[in-house]
Amino acid sequence: MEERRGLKVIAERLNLSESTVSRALNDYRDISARTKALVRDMAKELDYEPNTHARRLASGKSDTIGYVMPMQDGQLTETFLGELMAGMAKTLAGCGWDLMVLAPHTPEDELAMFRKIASARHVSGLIISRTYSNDPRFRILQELDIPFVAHGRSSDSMSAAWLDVDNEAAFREMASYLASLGHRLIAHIGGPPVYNFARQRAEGWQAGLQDAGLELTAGYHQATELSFEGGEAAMTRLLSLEAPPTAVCCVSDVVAIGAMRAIREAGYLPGREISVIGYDGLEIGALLDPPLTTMSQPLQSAGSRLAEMLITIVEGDSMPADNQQLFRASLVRRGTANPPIEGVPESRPEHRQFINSSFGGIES
Amino acid sequence: MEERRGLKVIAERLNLSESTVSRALNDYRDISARTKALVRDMAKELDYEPNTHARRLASGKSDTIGYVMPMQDGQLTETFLGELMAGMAKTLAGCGWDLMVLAPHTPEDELAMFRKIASARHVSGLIISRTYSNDPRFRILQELDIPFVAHGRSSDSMSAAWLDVDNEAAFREMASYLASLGHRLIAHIGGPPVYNFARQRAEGWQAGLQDAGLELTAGYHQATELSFEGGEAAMTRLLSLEAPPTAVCCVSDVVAIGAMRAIREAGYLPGREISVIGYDGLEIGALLDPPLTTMSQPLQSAGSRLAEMLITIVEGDSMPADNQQLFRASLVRRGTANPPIEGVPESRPEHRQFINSSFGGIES
DNA sequence: TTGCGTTCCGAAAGCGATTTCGGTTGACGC
DNA sequence: GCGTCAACCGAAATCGCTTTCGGAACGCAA
Repeated sequence: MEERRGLKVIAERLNLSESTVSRALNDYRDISARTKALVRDMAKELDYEPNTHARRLASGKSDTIGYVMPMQDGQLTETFLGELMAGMAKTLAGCGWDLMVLAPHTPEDELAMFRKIASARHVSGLIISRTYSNDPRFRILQELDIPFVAHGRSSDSMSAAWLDVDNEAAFREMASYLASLGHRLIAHIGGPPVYNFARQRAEGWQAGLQDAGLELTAGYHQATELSFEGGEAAMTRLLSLEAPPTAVCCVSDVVAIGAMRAIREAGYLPGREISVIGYDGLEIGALLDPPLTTMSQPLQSAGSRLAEMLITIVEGDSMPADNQQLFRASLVRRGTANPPIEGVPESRPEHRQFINSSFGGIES
Repeated sequence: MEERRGLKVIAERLNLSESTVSRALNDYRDISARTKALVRDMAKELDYEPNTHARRLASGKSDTIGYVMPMQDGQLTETFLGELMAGMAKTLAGCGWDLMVLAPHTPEDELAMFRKIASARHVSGLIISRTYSNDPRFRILQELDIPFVAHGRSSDSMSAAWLDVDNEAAFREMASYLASLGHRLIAHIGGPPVYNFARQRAEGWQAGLQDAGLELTAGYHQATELSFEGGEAAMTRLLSLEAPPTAVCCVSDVVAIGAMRAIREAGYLPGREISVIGYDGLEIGALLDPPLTTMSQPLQSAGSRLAEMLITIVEGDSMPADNQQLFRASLVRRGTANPPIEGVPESRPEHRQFINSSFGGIES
């Protein structure tokens, strides 16, 4: 009387065998159209949902992929995780797949997770992010034979699948843009070179300088932590140079905001005496005074695409051709990138007064 | 020769039955200590990992909980999702549980997900967040008999499990603090009252006023969107009042930053002529000029606790006693809350000049 | 009628664990 | 020497679905 669950019920009701019902629901071709319709209707009527575990056990597939959160050294300032994961989860759900979150504490912990997945196979693919310049995970995952796609490249990523923003192009554009505004003293506050994107962005910046026929000035590349404090300290160092820059390309918005602070404290006005461009497109940058010019990258769509790529890799047995994709970041012109002001950086005023009004509109 | 996987291998090697091995690994008491040791050693030697799906199918448990992401109306500014989820994932992993992410587009979509979970049962519990004042999900989930714990309360949450920040106490403290600094004209920029936390925070603000013996001034409660623009617009409205406030309690940091902008544009200096306090403890607030005073709430630990609560609910059959928990937010004193300046708000200067130096240290 | 192909469905063998239910031992008391 | 009771372990049934394999039924040409 109370045999609720299962494929069995719907089989009995229709006087069919379980196997027929299963194949009907999975749209096998050796089931007649009439039977299929019958089965589907009955399934709907009974609110049938297949038991996920049974299905996965029998089929050997897990229909689940995992997202490896970047390990946070301290707190995690990653504002974008939410959006990225939302993008992934949505497209995955569209295909009936699940998204699982992995948050390792340490590299060892991460390795243990990988191993477990490799043997338990309850997750059929991984998405990793925050790739390092030399990222052992590429090798490890390949050795463990775990399908994955990386959000970001690495020196070891030639033969792997990845999706990345064209960091180099972005920073090249950034530097070129500043040069086109008339700047000739353009510095770069970069991130820790262990991160691959930090390296790429620095290279992009250099390329941009070359395009504009500018020389590399000693001390114009300051590497620092990806934090406010890091940006502040790096900018302070730049300001103490003999010829301080009139413009700075920052590896991230957070760093840029730190730099702006340092600029203020030194008595200059960011965006006027010294232009600043950030990277990430953080909403909050628009609210600063002056609002931070930045490069924004697509996030939801990146997450979505990452998921798609991984699914095709997991499903297909051979690596697809388009397994390496480059997204473009786009310049968001706000208030901190303007033509240089003649001679001002030399004057170095100790205490300056100015109207603290919005600078929106200065930029063309 | 190549029978790799499974409990079977280790059973054969040890000349034991599969069932014994299983029970040994699961620490059943009817297995001798010696056998257990043997089995464990062999398991380790073979790098044995039980097949998750088989285990879950047989045991009927799923060892997985789902986190329902807040639906984003437009973009999701939720900076905290990452931290919250990291907190959850870590404690779950500690117990061998998995965290799955659900990102519904619409309420209907969300309902469909709930239904599916209710019948497929491949997720044994849910964590929901961003609760509404009248949140139908409490009823729905109870009807569907899905164990869950909410991050935030609701009018329907009496009989449910939840973890929330004491919004009322936080805003009461906020208002009291401003009053203790000497403010008597304290306004509130609140969020959409559909969100339960918005309502609670407004009530807390009122309570704080009462504590200080202050009256409710008409128009001092402005509800708005949870965005920069919302905060800006609301503050503009407050400034156009006959007696504009000298201090504002904002429902969130983002709103507070918008308000600061409006204050600036009106020619005042936030934190000097008009004090502002936000809520969330966003890192970036510290980098503003002046740095935003705020209330910060614990996130990683909240996520961790949420996970713990849900596990005990899922495991135990009866609702535990401590299934409703209140965390406290704590005041982070930075630069935007200071004693009022005599008579200044009346003067309304159109263009003012001032030193744009940091205000750190003004606050006691 | 025989033979050969389709078309459609049922029986049954897994998938890899968990868990119930007995059945052997050995010790121990009388 | 025998009954009893622990202490341990094995056999076998599930869990709910997938998938292979083969068989029945039917149509059609020879």
